[in-house]
Amino acid sequence: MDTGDRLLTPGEVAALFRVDPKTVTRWAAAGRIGSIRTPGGHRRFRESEVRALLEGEGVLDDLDDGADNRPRNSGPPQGGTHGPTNAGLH
Amino acid sequence: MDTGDRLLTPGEVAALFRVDPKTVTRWAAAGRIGSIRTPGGHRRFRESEVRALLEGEGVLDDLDDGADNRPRNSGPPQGGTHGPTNAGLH
DNA sequence: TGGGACTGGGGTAATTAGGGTC
DNA sequence: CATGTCCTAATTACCCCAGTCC
Repeated sequence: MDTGDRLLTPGEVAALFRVDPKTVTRWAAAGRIGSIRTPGGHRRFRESEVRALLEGEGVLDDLDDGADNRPRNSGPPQGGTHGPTNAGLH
Repeated sequence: MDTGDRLLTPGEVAALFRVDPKTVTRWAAAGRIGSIRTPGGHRRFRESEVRALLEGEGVLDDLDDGADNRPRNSGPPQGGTHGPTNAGLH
């Protein structure tokens, strides 16, 4: 499957994360995200990596204290247990 | 269709709920609200989820023209609205 | 070739995260 | 138990300019 050969521009990634394009550049400079440089020096990011970061936060942290009283919703939307939290963005 | 896939900053959510940004962070830390972390560690919230929490999704909501209508419903977070908000729930 | 729009780098202010306490 | 406020450290946002991409 296409893991995402699509390259996104800093502006695209910034819009996805709701941050400033400069911030995305800083992530690349910090090595937090893979970046492909163009001959001119501009950066390009892989959509697969960006999406992994967006959904990768799915910590699903469930400290099963047992005493919790969180009523489980009787309607699991997606069968995916720990699948993508988002059904699909634009 | 802007169901609200936009991401909001803690300050935005705090302003919407009229609470302190710190409180919003606690909600995210408690798992009561979905949160997306940026590579830098900052949190971003989905407007769809925030809006669902604000409107109450039309459940257990009565006509209360009183100015003070603080939803103390800390239980039913998301009833599977449009979907994106179904993170850790146990 | 010319142009518009975006990007990169540096620097500074604002916001956020985390812990501790009331 | 939940919320607001205190602190410090880290991250992010907006300013400038020049260069690059399409």
